[in-house]
Amino acid sequence: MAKEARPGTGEQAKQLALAKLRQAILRGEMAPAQRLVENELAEQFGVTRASVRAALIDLASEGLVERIPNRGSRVRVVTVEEAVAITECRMVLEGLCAAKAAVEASEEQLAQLTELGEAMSKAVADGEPVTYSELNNELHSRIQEFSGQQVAEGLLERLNAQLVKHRFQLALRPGRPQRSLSEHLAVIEAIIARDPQAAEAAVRAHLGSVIEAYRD
Amino acid sequence: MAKEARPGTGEQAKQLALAKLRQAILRGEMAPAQRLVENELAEQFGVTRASVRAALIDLASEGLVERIPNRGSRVRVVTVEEAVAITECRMVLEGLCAAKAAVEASEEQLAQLTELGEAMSKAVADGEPVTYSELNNELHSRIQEFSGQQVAEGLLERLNAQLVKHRFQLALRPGRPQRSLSEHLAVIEAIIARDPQAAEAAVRAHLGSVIEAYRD
DNA sequence: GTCGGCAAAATTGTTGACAATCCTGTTGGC
DNA sequence: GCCAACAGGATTGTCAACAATTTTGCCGAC
Repeated sequence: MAKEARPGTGEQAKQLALAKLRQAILRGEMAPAQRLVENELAEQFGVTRASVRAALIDLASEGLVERIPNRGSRVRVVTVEEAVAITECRMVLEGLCAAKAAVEASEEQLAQLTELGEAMSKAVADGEPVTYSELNNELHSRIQEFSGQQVAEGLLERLNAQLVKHRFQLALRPGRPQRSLSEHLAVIEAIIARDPQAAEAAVRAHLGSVIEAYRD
Repeated sequence: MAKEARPGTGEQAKQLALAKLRQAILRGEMAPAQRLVENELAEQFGVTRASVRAALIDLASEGLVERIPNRGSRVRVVTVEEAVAITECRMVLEGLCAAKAAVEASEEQLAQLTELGEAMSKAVADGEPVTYSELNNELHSRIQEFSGQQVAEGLLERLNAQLVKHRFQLALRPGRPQRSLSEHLAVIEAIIARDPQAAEAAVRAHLGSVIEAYRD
């Protein structure tokens, strides 16, 4: 699943359409619940309708768009309840990754985590929520990578794609980075200490607080 | 050749192809790593190639088939390592569901679980591994359903589809049902006791033993 | 004035044909 | 005899046109 989506290389028409559409949706250029008419998209992206169609099927299985038979496609809106449910799944899956990472990661990789933690602290101290948000994503990705759990990684990639909007909004909330930071540092610390149970607990605590934040 | 239009059904061709293909793969009618040629499938199922194509894209995102650009589709073979990784994900996700079910389930639903547990005990006592395996699936499904966690349910559905073969093999292993049974009963007991932490721990213990069993 | 049905427009689903790509077996040169 | 280039066949990717379905605007009946 999740064939590589590299917008840079010259790929097939369908994959190009897929990349463009995904990018447009993730950037929020498509209004929530906006109708996605195959003909319009085909003209807009300079590909044929069949390619757009295939791309839409792919995106539907990723949960980014909703397809109703004979009635067309729309960008899927993620309600707050869904965001909470998704984050609950993230909670356990990232917990698994963190626990495995605490056991599997190399010393070099642990050093990378330490570095990331320092960069995040600096971003918060400097009051740069966007940079912090990016480092945040980076940290989560790295933990997944270091865990070697590719199945969980794939599932999380899909889940996160549905949350981009909510996550971004959350990062801009005043006071949120400070709290988030300390939770993240706790995760890093537990992994470096090679304590899988503590790492899992720390991740859960963190995402638990994210869930609380969503519920406003 | 006998492309009967089936006037009564009116089902969509793609979804029909998808259902047939999935069924064929799940039943093991397709040899492992067998090449899936779009033309052959189209003729075999009495639909057009485009429909088969769409179905294959869907199945690829479900992880049942593997699609290589310009080179076709094959049924994906799940190695033992992958089966373990998948089960690790099931472990945490079903743990989440069990914990939520322990809180959310109605009294009536708890009664259903009790019933299921008794049926499973009987199946083991009667030495009917197939019946037991079916009840086993039923139990897992019910717990997911009772949890109300639709996101996790969707993820698990996808993961389980990839494991059907391994799960079935496991069920037929001598001595396995006995051990499995006691673990399942522990899960049921914890949920009925409305103890989410114990329920999660019991599910994890169970799937942990499944992982051990896979590693032979 | 409102409701039910009807026809036209818009949109998706499907089809068959065409082009691009990849694998295979063969041939020619060294 | 072995390796590289080359045709041949097979398979996927793409395209434009056609059919089926749904939605929408409209008209007439009550």
